[in-house]
Amino acid sequence: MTENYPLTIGQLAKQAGVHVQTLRYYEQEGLLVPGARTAGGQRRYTKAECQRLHFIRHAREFGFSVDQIRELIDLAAEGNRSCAEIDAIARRHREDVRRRIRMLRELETELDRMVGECAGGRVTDCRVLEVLGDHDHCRTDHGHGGESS
Amino acid sequence: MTENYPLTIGQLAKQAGVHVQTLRYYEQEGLLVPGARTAGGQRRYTKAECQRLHFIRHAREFGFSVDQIRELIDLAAEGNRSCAEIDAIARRHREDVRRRIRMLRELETELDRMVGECAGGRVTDCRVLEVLGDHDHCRTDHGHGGESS
DNA sequence: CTGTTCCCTACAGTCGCTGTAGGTTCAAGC
DNA sequence: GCTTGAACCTACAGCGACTGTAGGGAACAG
Repeated sequence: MTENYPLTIGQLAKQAGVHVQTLRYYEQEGLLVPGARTAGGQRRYTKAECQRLHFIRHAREFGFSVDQIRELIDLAAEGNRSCAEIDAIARRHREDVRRRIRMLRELETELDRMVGECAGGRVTDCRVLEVLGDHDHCRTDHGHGGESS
Repeated sequence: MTENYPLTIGQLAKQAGVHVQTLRYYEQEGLLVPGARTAGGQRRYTKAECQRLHFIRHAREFGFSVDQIRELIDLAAEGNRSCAEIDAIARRHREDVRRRIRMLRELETELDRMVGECAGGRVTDCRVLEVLGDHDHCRTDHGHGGESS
């Protein structure tokens, strides 16, 4: 943080390790609107705005959606309230992460069985295709109303 | 499977538990093109086409992409070859699943610490916001070039 | 022949960016 | 002051795997 403020969009992008277009996208989504522009219309970011970007990026790395982050920012702005809602968002998100882990684990188990039993013969006898073609091969009830993503 | 063939798109969709539009999408992507249409232009699906749909759905539940599935179908069509390529696709996919599990586990750990330490006070003291605002709070080096999705 | 239900094509929207086209502004060097 | 080149601007299309909508045609029962 040896930068001198305000920063241009390119400087901020570089500092935060994101693309310039990402910053314009965050602005469009209402997450990070620079308070000032030059006479010619170019964006200039203050230190506070840079800190907000770090918050946003960090929350994204935690897997929070842009909508959730907007909500967190709005709640944070009313600093005097109980943080119960913020806690609730984080807990819901954790449940979501846990659910995804569970499904991926089941998937991994099935893929292990599938790959392990492929003897490397001809395609017509391929275990992988066989398993994919018939749900009865599966032990766990992955999917049939599942997640993806 | 007490249906009488050929099936209309709606009957097939219902049987397979997918939307009618999804079938049209699979056709557009070259995964499942019905061999016949009525004089009026409506799609009719044979039993073999229904079985292919089950293969496709099952592969999707395993997290294979539409591109990967097209590749699997193409390889399966040349039934006489070695199934090494099919095995390779499955193994690569398994690696991908494992990588995603690892990242989600790290995320879960951080969310646990975050949520666990929120005392339920005022927003200005909220542990969740604090952690999100400062990467130094994290033990694991999740992200900073991470996965998402 | 009418009515209802299903089907058709074509296109826009989802999410979180990324990439492109075509034009403008800024800062540095002369 | 003038020129150059990099960085900036807006607006829009594309990704993946669907989902939803609009406006119309086909199939079938009564």
